[in-house]
Amino acid sequence: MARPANRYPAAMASNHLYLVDGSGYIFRAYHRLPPLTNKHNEPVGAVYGYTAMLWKLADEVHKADGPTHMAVVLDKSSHTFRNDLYDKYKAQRPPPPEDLIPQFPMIRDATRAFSLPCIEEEGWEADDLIASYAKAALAQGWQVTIVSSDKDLMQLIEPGLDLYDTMNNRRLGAEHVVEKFGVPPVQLGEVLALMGDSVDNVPGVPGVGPKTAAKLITEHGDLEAVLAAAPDMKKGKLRENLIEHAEMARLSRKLVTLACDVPLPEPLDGLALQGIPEAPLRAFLEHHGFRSLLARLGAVADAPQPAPAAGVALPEDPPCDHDGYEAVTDLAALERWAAAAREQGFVALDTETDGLGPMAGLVGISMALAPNRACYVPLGHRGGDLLADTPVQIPIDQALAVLKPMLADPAVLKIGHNIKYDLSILARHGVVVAPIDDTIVMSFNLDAGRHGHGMDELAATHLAHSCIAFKDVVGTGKAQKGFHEIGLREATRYAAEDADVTLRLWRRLKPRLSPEQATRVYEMVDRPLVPVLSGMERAGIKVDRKTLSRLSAEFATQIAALEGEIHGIAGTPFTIGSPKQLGDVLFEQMGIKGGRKGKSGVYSTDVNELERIAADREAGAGAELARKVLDWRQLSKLKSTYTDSLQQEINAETGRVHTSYGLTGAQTGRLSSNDPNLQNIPVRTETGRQIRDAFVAEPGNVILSADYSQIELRLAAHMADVPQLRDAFLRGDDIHNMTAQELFGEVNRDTRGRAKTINFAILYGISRWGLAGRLEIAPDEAQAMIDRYFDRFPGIRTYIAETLSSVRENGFTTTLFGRKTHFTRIKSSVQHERQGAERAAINAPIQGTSADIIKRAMARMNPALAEAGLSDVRMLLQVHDELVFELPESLVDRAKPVIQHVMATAAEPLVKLTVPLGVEIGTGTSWGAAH
DNA sequence: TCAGTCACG
DNA sequence: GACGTACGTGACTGAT
Repeated sequence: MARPANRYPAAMASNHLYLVDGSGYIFRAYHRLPPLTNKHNEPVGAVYGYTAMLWKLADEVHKADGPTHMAVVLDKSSHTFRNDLYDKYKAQRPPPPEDLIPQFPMIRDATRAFSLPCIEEEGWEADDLIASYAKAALAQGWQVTIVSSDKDLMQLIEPGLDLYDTMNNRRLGAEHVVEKFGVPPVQLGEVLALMGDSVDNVPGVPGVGPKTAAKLITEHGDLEAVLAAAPDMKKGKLRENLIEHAEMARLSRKLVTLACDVPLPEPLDGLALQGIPEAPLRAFLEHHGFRSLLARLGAVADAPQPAPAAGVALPEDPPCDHDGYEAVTDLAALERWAAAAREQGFVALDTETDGLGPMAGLVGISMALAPNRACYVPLGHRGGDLLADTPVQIPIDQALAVLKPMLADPAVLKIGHNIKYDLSILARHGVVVAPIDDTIVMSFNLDAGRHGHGMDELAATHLAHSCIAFKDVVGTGKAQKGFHEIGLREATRYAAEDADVTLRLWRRLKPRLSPEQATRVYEMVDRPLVPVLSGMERAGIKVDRKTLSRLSAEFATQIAALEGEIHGIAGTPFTIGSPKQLGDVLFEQMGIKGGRKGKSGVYSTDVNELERIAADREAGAGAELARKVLDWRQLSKLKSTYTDSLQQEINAETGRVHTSYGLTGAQTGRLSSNDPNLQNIPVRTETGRQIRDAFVAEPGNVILSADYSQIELRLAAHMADVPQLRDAFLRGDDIHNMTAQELFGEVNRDTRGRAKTINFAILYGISRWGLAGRLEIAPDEAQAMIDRYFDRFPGIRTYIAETLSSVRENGFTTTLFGRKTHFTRIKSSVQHERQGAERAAINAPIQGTSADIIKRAMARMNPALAEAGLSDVRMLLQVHDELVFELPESLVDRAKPVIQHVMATAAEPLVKLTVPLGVEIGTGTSWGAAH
C-alpha cells in the first residue's frame, strides 16, 4: 500500500512500533465475520479474521516505514483501577457470546504462531498498556502505530503516532478525530467525558451527545471550564444537567483517561521483530484449515478435503492497493479503459448512486480489469467545498456515450455484484448492459444456506479481505452524506475497490459452478432473470394515493374509538401496542388464567392467545378486551404498514411504487421484495383487501393477475409420486376434498378443512405436536392421522425419508432444476436445531422447485409476448405463485392465452412433470378487482 | 438492536 | 420432557 513518504513529520525515526489492540479486534472480527468452524468443529470466525489481520501486518514489514517492533496487547483481568473509582464501570456488559469464549485462547495461539510478544497485565486494561508503551516509544523518538479503531485510543494521536484500522484499511490521524468528534485528539478526553458511554457505563452528562460535547469543549476548552461556565448559561435542560451531574462528569473524565505510566512488562527493545519461523505458523494454519492463508505461505493446495467455501486455489492475489486506483476525469483516459475492456472481453463494474433503490440517481461508475487494475469515473459529484479535490468531471452524456458500445457489446462480459441494481440505474440513462455475470447470484447458487452473499462477507470469506465500509465513507445518522458529496480521492478508494473485489470474487466463484453442479440453475434459471427483474422494478406499479389516504383516515377513526373502549375496560390507559403492558393488564390486573411467558419473561399476547381469551367464557371483560385488541391490532397494522407507509413510497417522478427484488434473500430460491415489500399486501380479510384496490392500472389499461393453482401440492404429488393426488390433479378435482375422502371416508366442511391443514402440514415437514396444535386435537390423535396419511400416500413417507437421508449425507437438498440449499444444522447436536433443519429440508425442494418454475416463466415471458406482438404488456410484480401485469384493455383477450401457456409450460423441456400446472387468470381496473 | 407481532405465499 | 414443535419472507412497534 503506497503511502505518501512525508506522512510523518519525524520521518527520520528509524524504529516503528506497532501496538495491536488484540481484545478490541477480536470482538469486531467476531461480529463482522461469518460464524466459521474449522474441521474440529471449533468456532474460529474471529480467529480467522485475527490471523488474516496479523498476516497483513507482517506484510508491512517490507515497506518503507513498516514496523520494526510489534506487540499484541490484550485485556487480562476484569478488575482495574476504574472499578475502584466507579463500581458500575463496565458492570452491565453482557458476557461474551458463547462461541467467542473458546476463541480467546486461540488468539494467543495465533499470536505465538507469528512469534509476536503478547502483553497482558493484571490490573490494567489493554488501552492503558498501549498508552504506556506508546508514550515510552515516542519519548525515544520512535514512530508508533496503534492497530485499533477504538475511540478511547484516539486520544493518543499526535505527530508520530497514528491509528491503523485494518478492517477498513484506513490510517486514522488527527483529521479523522476532528471530523468525527469536532475536536483535536488532545481535547478528545474532555468530549468523551461529557458524552459518556453506555456500553462501558461511563455516565457522562445526560442529554449531552457528541455534538453538544464538541460544541461545549470548543467553546470553553476543557471539562472544568465547561462546568464552571454552566451557571451562566441560558436556562434550560442543558444548564441544569451540567450543574446537577458535574461530579459524574468529573468521574467520567477520570474513567476515560488512559494510564500512561504503567510499568512495562517487557522492555521496548524486547518487542523487536525477529522474523516469522515458518513451521509453527504452518502448523497453526493447518490445524484450523485456513487454506487461503496456507496458499500464501506457498503451500500446495493438497489438503485432503477442500474446505467447503474456500474457493479454488488461485495464485496469490496482491492485497487491494486503494491508492493505486485511477480516478478517470478525462475522455481520453475513459476511452483507454473502454478499449481495454473490449480487448480483454470481460470487465467488473459497479455504479455509485445518491440513494437506494432502482430509481436512485447515477453518481459514478467503477471498473476493474484485473486485481488492482481498477478505476472510478465520477459523473454526478456535486456540492460545496467538500469537493475541493474533485477536478472537472467528464460530462455524464459524453462519458456514457463512450461506455455505451462496450456495455452493450455481446463480446464483453460485464460482471457485477448484484448487477441488477447497476442495470436499473444505467437503463434509466438509456444504456443497455449485456451480457452479464453476477457474483451475488453465483454465490447464492453455490452456497445458499452456508453464509450470506453480501460483498463484504464474501470478501472476508473468500479473499481474507475487509472491504472499506460504506458507513465509514458516508457516515451515519443525520450527518450521513450522499455519495455525490464524497471527495474524489475517497470515492475512488471505495468505489474502485468494489469493482476490484467483484472481479476477484468472480475469479474464485465462476470456476466452481460447473464442478459443483450449479451451472444449470445459474444459466437456466437465475441469471436470465436478472434483467427481467430490473425491468419490473423500473416499471413499478401505479398506486392511488387518494384511496390510501381515505383508508388511513377511516382506520384512524376506528383505532381511536377502540383505544377508548380498551382503556375503559382495562380501567387504566396503557400502550396497547406494547405486548409487555398488554400482558400485564390481561394476566396480572385482570387475572386471566393460562398466561404463558416466553423466555424474556413477557406474557404471550399473539393472535392465538388473544383468540383463546376472546372465546373463554370465564375471562369476563377480558374476552371483550381481547376481541377489541385484536381489531385494534389489525387496523394499526394495516394503517402503519400499508395505508400510511405506502403513500411515502410513491415515486414523485413516476407516480408509481418501485420495489426491489432480492434474488438471494430466501434460502429456498424464492424471491423476496423490499423497500417496500409488495409480496405481503393484505388479501385474506375484507378490510385488508381494500388496500389492493389502491393498486391500479393507468387509464385505458387493466391489471391482470395470473396465479398457479396449488403449485406446491402438485409438485409434491409429482416429486413424491402419489398416484391418487396426481390423478386428482389430472382430473381437475378439488384436492382437499379428495384428501378428505381418502382420510376420513366422507367429505364435508369439517373434514375438508382438516384435510387442507394436513396437506399443508406435509409440505412443511410435519410433527404430531404441530398438527395437534393446528387441529386442536391430542398429539396421539394427530399421530394417528399422520400415520393414516402415510399409509394412504406411501410415496410421501418415502419422499421424506429419502430427502432426509440425502441431506444428512450431502449437507444440501436439491430442486428438480438442481438448485442446492445447504443445511448446516442438519447434524446439530442440539435437538431442536436439528429438527428445525429437517423440517426446512423437507420443504425446500418443493418450495424451491416452485420458485424455479415461476422464475423460468418470468424469463420467457417478455420474448413470448413480443413474439405475439404484445410488447405493450408489462410484467409488474411477482408474488411467489402469482404474476401481475398491466396492459391495454384491448389486448386482454390475446394476452391471456400467451401468459397462461408460458406459465403452464415453464418447467419444460428441462423437467417433464407428471402433473399439469394449473394457471388462473383474472383482470380488473385494480389489483383488488383482478382477483 | 432485539423481541414480538403480523402481513403475504 | 423440552422445543412457545409447519416452511419461507419483510416491516413496524416498543423497549433496551
